[in-house]
Amino acid sequence: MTINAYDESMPESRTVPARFPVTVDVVALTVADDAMNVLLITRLLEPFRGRLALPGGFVLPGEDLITAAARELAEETGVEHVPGHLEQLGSYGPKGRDPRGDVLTVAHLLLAPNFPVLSAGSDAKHAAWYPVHQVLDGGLRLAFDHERILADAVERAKSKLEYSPLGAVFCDKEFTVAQLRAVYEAVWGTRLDPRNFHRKATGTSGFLEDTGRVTTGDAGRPAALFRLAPAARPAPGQPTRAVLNPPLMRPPP
Amino acid sequence: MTINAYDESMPESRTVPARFPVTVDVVALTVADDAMNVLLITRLLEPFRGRLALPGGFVLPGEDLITAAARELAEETGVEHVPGHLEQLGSYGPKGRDPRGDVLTVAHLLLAPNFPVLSAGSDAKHAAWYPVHQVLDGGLRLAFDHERILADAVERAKSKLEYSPLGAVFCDKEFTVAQLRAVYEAVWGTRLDPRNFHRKATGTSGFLEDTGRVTTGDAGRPAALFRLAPAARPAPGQPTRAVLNPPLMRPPP
DNA sequence: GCATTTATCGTCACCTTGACAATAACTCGA
DNA sequence: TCGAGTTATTGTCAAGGTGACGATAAATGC
Repeated sequence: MTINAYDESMPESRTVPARFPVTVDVVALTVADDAMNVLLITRLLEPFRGRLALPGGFVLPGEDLITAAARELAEETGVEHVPGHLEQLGSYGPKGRDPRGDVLTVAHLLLAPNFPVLSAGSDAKHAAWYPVHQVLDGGLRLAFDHERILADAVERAKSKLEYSPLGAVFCDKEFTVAQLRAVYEAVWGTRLDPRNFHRKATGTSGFLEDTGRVTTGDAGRPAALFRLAPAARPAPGQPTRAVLNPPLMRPPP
Repeated sequence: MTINAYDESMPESRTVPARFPVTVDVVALTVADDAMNVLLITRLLEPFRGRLALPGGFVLPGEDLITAAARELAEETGVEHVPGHLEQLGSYGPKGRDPRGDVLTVAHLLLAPNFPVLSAGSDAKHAAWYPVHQVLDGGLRLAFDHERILADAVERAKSKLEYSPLGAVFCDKEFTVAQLRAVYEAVWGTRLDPRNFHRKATGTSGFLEDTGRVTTGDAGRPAALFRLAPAARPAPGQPTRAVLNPPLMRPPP
């Protein structure tokens, strides 16, 4: 295929279409220590040498966006399988993002339980978890427009918790209602009434599935262990339905 | 800037990054004749010559995505100013979308009142409104992966109505509650109780603003004219907050 | 044991919602 | 001019959801 093929056949353009480097970035969010954390790498080269940045890299020819995002995540963190829910967040650029020129990036959002990342030295990258608030408060500065992308990702994560059962993907396969509540409290930065949360979480049909087992060893009464119900489990790449909340203006059933 | 600049400075890649043609597509939706309509053009050249397609075109160097979408919309429909709410929908590709090779497209969603489009012959394109259901039912086939993009856009539009005040952008600047209700009924494909809808729409603070004026000349009792309240008015390019609905699991105020 | 901690169940007042009656205010045709 | 028809708007009421919070259950740790 030659570039001129576009010139001759595209009614939208009489000129050779511009081509852009396209990258994918992954905003991997997890909940640890009662706070939302994001996975960042340290840049070793210019531009933004020494600055923290989102993991990501160039899309290869013949590759899909989600595939590229999963590949870059694997390459830079060492995780073979996507450890949670991966979805497209949005695209940024191509203008004014990279001092070297126009680069379009397609940001992705990964919601996952805390997973181990490549320790410094095992690769050229230093990947580690950082509290999100340190970045949003301005204490940590990121490369490129990654602060804005992170801010958008956090907003998306917050509303995902309102409108979808995806809060559970921050938890392990089996979890207690209190652990799930801790996720909501960390992401939203608020406290929730344990009794009302319990009523809502267990009372929402199609959300939680009781495993019949309970926790042991912790202080206090043992808690029932739940898992995400099949209906609420996110299909890979698919949009997540809002199982949780009856919105205001709503189409009748 | 040379291509080799990436080779030397990007830790993510030791090779020359691939470059892709990047297009923007616009899914312009409107409500007319109690149905959702989409703006389509007829392709005059291969591939997909004679097939209907979403308006769109290549992103230019130094151009932002939203800017490109607005420009392509203007070029192919003749509208100078964006006639409604334009936001990014999502990106598709670059693999397997175009028989000529990898092309990444960033789809955009325009929600707007019915606006006049370029009549056939005034340009190389024939732009016209088509009922969305004709496409989704398979009666009309679109070029590339535009049917999938349209389906995603319709889904997005439906949930926008649930979670945001954007239903009003389908109406004129001043509108009646019944006109607004007709939008909801058309987008959702259902009937809504006029009395309950009226209560909800007028009772939601920060949504509608009474102009003090009423309709005249129509059959039946004159209806009060409203406009979208300033708080609910969409900021250009900004994400729309959910003013309308109290979701299930919700952060306390 | 007993205090402490955490989980879970209940209660109650208030609000929202859906179904639907009733009234208001216009147009239109006889 | 006078209904008849049509559309808009205000109410009413029962059912269900929600927030605040009391009470109980069942473990741990001393």
